[in-house]
Amino acid sequence: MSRCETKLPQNREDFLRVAEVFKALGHPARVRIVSALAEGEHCVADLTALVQLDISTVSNHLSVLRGVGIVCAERRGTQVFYTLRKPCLLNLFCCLDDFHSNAPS
Amino acid sequence: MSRCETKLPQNREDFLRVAEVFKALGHPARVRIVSALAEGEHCVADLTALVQLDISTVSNHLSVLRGVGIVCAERRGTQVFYTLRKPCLLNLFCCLDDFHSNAPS
DNA sequence: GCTATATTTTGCTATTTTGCCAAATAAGCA
DNA sequence: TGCTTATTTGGCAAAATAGCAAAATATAGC
Repeated sequence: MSRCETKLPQNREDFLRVAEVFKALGHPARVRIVSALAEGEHCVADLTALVQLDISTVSNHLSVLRGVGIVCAERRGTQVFYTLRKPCLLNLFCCLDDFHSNAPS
Repeated sequence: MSRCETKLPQNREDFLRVAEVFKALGHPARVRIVSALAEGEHCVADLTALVQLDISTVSNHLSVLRGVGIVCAERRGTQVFYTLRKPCLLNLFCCLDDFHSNAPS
């Protein structure tokens, strides 16, 4: 029901581009970071507290997310604040929620 | 617009479960396979022709997709036919299409 | 300039992933 | 049973990833 009719990836570049985003989201710490950013911007220290990894590790995860355009960074003073570049990305989580539910399709 | 309101991943298990599916989709060959299966079942040999990798490599990619419940396999004679276990998974590609478009959100 | 705070980069090791080949398994047919 | 086709599994090397600690960078304030 209400399946969207948009084009599937068609060519090599599509497959690559799509896979890159999925890959960037394919780590629990990065999923957690994106979920936190759904509520609004957070600085690196805050995100580090959330994911409980070394701050340098978190910084690397953030650079992965930045690399594929999922988040963007804005420095204010000594802190860097991260936000979702396109909140529509969160719709992915809805699809997965459906996928993981017990409903038929 | 028309953002779904479903829950985001909340706890450690959610983050893991969600990341596993994204990770499984985080490879261009696997994206290509899933896209092909959108049109209906395919046997391993057909998928191998599509992705142009060694058949054993394709078999491994398929086992990754099977492992997270994205596809299921059915043997008929000497062939094994793969299908999408839940076609609603394809909605993910629509979200990414939006994400990659130039529209605002 | 010096110091303190926040973040990123670099260097390193351990682990995982990818891809191929060869061997093993499964099913159908002579 | 033996032979063929289709797929999976195991082993290996190369490449990519994850994590930490230490060093480097950026900014603010003195």
